[in-house]
Amino acid sequence: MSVSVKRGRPPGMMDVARLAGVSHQTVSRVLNEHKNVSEQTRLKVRAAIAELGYRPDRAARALVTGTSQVIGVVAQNSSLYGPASMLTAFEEAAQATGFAVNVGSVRSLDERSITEAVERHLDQRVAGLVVIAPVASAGPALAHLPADVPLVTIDGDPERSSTLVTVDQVAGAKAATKYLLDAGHQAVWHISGPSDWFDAAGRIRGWEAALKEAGVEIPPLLTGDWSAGSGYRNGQLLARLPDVTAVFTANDHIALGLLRALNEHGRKVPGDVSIIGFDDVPEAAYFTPPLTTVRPDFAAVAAATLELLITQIESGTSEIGTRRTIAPTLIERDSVARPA
Amino acid sequence: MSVSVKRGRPPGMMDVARLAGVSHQTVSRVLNEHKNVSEQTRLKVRAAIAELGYRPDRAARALVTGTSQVIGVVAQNSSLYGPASMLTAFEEAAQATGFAVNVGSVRSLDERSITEAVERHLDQRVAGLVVIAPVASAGPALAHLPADVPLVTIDGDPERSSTLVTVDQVAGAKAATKYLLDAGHQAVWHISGPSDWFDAAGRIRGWEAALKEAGVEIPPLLTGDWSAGSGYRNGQLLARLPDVTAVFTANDHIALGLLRALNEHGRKVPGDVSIIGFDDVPEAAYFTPPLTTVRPDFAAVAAATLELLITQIESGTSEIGTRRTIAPTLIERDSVARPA
DNA sequence: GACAGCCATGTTTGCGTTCACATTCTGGCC
DNA sequence: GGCCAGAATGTGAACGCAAACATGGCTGTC
Repeated sequence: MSVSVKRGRPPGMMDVARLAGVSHQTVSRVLNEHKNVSEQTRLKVRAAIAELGYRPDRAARALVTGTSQVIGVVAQNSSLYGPASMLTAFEEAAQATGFAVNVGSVRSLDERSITEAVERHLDQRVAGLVVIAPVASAGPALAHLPADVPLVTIDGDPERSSTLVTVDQVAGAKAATKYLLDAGHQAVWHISGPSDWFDAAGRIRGWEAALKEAGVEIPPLLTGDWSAGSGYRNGQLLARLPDVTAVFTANDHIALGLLRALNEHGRKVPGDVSIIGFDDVPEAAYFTPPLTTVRPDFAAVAAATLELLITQIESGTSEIGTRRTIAPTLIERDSVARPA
Repeated sequence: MSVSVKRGRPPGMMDVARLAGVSHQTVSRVLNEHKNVSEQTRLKVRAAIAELGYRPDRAARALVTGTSQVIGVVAQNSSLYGPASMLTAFEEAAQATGFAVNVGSVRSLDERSITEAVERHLDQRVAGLVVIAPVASAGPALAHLPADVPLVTIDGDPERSSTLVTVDQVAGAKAATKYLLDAGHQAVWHISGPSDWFDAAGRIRGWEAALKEAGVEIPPLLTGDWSAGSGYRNGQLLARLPDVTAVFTANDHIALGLLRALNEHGRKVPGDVSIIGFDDVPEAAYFTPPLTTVRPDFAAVAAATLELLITQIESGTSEIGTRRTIAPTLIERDSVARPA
């Protein structure tokens, strides 16, 4: 019943070897599942490991191999739903494959901050690096990284030649816009995200493309900043234009603010105005009315990212230029109706 | 102008020492800012470091010192606003003090999962551990941790004897309830979070305490699960009771669902029913109507946690029993009115 | 002028692991 | 019976760093 309090250094390979009556090298072989170890000694070593409660020291292994089982992630320290979900999805995926995740939050995604964060990670001898870089300012920093470290960018610059995984913003926005057009709306307005975000730019392009394909004139673009506040402010404007009957917002929170503005001006949703958002935040189903929106598959992005990264880690080469695009899904709810 | 591509092992102390014409130990002394190094050699070494682009190898340092500059965080892999905000706040705080943060997400906070996550961290020789453990099920796991590793729990069991930092749920809930009573409401209802969460339990206690102090009878407790959906479902019920004029919800998303239920039943907020939420999610200011709510100070919690943890790390002892409670703030918006 | 004391620096050792190489043992074949 | 292949195991070094100990030079004191 007595639990011995561990004092001093934990047991090392040598201790295990001594107890099992073998050399430390044999212990190492058992640990790394080398062949050419007899079943008998394997069992002896396993028993000794269990008895001592031995756990291999990753630091020592990292020292000699020059690498670790840790993946460094650089992400902006924001509580924006998209990036935050991306991060947790990736953590979960990485853990399932036995990699630890080291998060280097960064206050803003400018070159200096990213470079610093990356260098902190390199100090730790990370095996690979993931940068969640949804804004243009991150570009220069990524261009100057050492080429020999495995790196995958999420939501980065589609024009850059790095390994990249993205949500297909254009397709999502197009689907949303088309959905509104198909419902019979003559025009679809758009409140966008900040223009330096690739996500925002992609959603704008998809919106424009859908309108163009339908031969519909493109209304003036309204610019938001992902926040509900920006949806509200732009909504004040839209609410006064009686010919506005359909709006695609760059995310759900903008839609929420828009909803409030329309409500204050007595315009009904979806009776007078139809709305589609983007992200499918968990509470979107409980907006008033429940919001039709576009849902990105964060888990799929995370899985693809990890797969590409592990390929690079194992091959030792950084296969620059690989792309992976994940298509989002339109979620139908009650914020869209046929115009009167 | 030529940038040499780094190949093979990066430069080590030896390389720096050779270039500076000193011994590697002197380099070490400069790095660790030891005294007894002449200004002259200090400069020489610094120059050599800069020229080679030398960066100390943390793995090697960890090996020899037996510890690292990494803090392990165990957190549930959820996108719930509270825990997620807590996590990012802590990451930011830790980074400011030069600690790296290793996140061990965990799917659920049962004993097994936590123990596993903790052991993964211990493998990495983390300097300290933070567990964000807002649910009762985490208790047993925390009780069986090795006592010699610095550990701080956030939002853990108030009854346990570990070092603990919490938001003062009781005070926040009390303030909200009192605010509604002071506005003239005869009764205040509550839609709670899941009963196994300490946060939820604390908010229930605060609500009850405020009612008791005011000599008001305590209405039946409605139980939610933090989600907007649970707010909506409970709202269906409340909306049909004409004497319900004030509701305190355990978080903002529950309030959002409640808002929709009330709206569907034609009950105006705040005209017919007043509501106060908890969390102050960024979009709460743009609910319809803007939500009066209670804002926990995540940054303060993170700072307190880090401070306690660093104290333990530096002293080597785990000063069990220290507590820190952070008071939240009531944010007044438009979802509360005097009853008719 | 000898000796203590301090300062700046160098030398050695070892952290726990893997890798490259060495050694021993086993069995099959002529 | 001798020899060789290959399997099983062992030995020694190296990884990059910090701590303990060792050295040499300078200053001040009597």
